[in-house]
Amino acid sequence: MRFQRIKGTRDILPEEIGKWQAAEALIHQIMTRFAFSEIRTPIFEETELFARGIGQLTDIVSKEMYTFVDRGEKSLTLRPELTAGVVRAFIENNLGKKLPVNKLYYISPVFRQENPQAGRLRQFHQFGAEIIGSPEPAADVEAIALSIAIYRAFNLERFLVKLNSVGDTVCREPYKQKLREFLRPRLRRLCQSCQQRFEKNPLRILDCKEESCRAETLEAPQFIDHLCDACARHFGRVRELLAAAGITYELDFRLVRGLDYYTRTAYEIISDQLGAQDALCGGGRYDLLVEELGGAPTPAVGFAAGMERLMMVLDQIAWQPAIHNPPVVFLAPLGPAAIAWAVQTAQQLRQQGLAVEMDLLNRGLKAQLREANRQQAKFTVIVGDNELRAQHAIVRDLQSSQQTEVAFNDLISYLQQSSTS
RNA sequence: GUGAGUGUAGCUCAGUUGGUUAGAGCACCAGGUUGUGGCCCUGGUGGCCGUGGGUUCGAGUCCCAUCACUCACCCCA
Repeated sequence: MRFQRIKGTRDILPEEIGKWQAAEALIHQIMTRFAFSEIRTPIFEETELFARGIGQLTDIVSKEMYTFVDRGEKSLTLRPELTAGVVRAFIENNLGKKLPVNKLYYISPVFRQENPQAGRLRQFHQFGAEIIGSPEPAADVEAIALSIAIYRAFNLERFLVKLNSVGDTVCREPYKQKLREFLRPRLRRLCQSCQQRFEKNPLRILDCKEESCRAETLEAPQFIDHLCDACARHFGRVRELLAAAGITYELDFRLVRGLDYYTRTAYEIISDQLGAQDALCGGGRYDLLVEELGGAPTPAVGFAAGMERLMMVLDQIAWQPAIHNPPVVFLAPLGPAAIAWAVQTAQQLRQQGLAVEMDLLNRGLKAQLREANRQQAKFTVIVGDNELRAQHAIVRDLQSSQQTEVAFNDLISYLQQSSTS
């Protein structure tokens, strides 16, 4: 019996971990530049949190969650996204009382039981940010600017920002009615799933991918023309501030966020360098969620982005992270006595902060030097019976092939000085 | 859940109308240097050809089933 990884999961191996670490470091850096603080919430929560937060009717909740019952017979779920958990933590820890605005970010694994394909896994990673406590258009723009700044930091140029407004409780139902009125005479020409969407969720018909449905909805009333006064003012101001920030975008009346909690601003960043799953990042305002989850009414805006999808486009633009940490010193002992010396010396050198590797296979000198070369060590320290007797080591510079005899007593300071020069 | 494609060495892949002991490159190991890496030369280790069944004198090759992976639909980051 050979075990294999669960469908839709991946191992991130040493050969690619440098890329992940570098990407995460850059994300941390940009998040910090925008004055966001990291938050880490549990990987699982009460099932009800997601059901209420994301929406019972969404596919995520109705068929994609990893839900199980623990020994106390409580229903738990591996988080399918992070906003609900962050908002739960915001409420539970009274963060709204500590600060007027909380700016939080995360880079974490999430879980959805979908069929895997390019850019879609069952365990994947999202990074994202939430601004909780500000109703201001400037907050919307800060979230959008942050997500763009991150992609720019990776030297990504080919992406498109799509923007829309999905209104609020005042104007959404009236708009849905207008949309239904427009669609009713065309209903039988729509695809089957759109016919089902008609009553429950007519907005979804707008982003149907069927060519025929798109043709039918081409002239449909657009939400941004039917916003209530408050939403229209908000959207107008968001657009002014985006212009002030020098952010270009495309209005897309078909853009409807998949999760129920969004209000007003909705946006998405897409790339033509991905497969069919072309969304790099999706976000928007969710002024109703905090209250929905039992907190005081609190406006919020944020986004979530797919880490693996970022990695996919980074591969395409050949983004090369600078992270590479070869050992500085490779200890090559020959024989049992020298191995004892090497174990002791490795301790001392590592305590001095040097990255030290030593052979663990009792190999011959030739094999050890090959290994040191493979690992791109700066120095190889060769010690055999001769050197033990003479109380000095042979320090070989792998690049120049120069060898120096260094007395054991001077070895640490010699390597420290040489490795920094 | 649905559809299509692909499963041969650690990796990338050849393998003729079915025909002997299944190959290459890279990687790994050893020798060429009795204690000296990279480059080069020589050699070597490593395969239940995804799994099970069937057809056949004979199956990596044909048929059926099954599993896995990939891509796509749906949905979403």
